[in-house]
Amino acid sequence: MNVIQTEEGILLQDIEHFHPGHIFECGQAFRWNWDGTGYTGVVQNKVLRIFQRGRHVLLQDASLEDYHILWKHYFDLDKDYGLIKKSLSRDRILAKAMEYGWGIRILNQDPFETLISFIISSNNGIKRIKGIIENLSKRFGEKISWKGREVFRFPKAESLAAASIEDLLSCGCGYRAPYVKKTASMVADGKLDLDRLKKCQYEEAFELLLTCSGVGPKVADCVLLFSLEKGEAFPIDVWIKRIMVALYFGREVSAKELKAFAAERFGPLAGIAQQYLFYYARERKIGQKKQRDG
DNA sequence: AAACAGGAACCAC
DNA sequence: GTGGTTCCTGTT
Repeated sequence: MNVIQTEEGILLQDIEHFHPGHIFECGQAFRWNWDGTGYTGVVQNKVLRIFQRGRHVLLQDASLEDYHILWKHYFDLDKDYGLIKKSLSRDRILAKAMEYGWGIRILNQDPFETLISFIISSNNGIKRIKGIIENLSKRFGEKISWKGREVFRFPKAESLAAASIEDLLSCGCGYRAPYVKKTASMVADGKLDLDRLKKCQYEEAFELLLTCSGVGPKVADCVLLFSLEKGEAFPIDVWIKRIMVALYFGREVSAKELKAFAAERFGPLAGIAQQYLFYYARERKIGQKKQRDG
């Protein structure tokens, strides 16, 4: 891959293992929206439009400086996905899954945003999750002017900690409103140091995350995988459970058994394996109760 | 319009 | 530590 600056922005020339659609539609991020030609997203204080251009990817209007201090890490461009795929392709099922979702990457997102987003995700579908996060950002996040439009950052911990339950309810949080407020307070008060979790081992970070209100095993694993660089995290929700039952087990299994299976079979690559399987199964409609039209 | 989808809290045991 | 029930709201 070559990184070159053009009049349009940063062009990632001949980039491999990268496809915006795969990256943003596998359930790891909630603030990227498809508009027919590209995706637009809000990350920290930046708004980015990203396009696939044949073998290249364009980060529209991005500067070289932003690429180096933000996007490179955000899109996990230091990691060798060729190597990851080579290792995982010994598993025949994953080999197929990786053919489908060849452009998936695990994003390195902001830990606080990821924590709150996945608390909201519990007992919710992606569409509604996105709506709630947008509402929270509009109400409690800082405004960014972008191309004459108003866009809002994801709120700071302090802002959500100070929010009233009533306001959180009006954003659509439902019964998760107190979870959001309590967990935001823990972060704002320094009782939970998210930066420190990055340096912790998986197990310790997992246990610490479970002390947050609204955070159980699934949410903790999502935060660990999508924002704290813990590749061994294997989030188990109803979807991945159905998929694994359909593709690997052929019988009902407990979450505990699934987690052990993933750890043994995929080890430190369990998280990325999960993403490939999730995307593949959703595209192929494997393991779903009802078949939807596409 | 009643039923359903979706993780974690909470309370029994 | 396991099992059953409840939480909220948009969709069908």
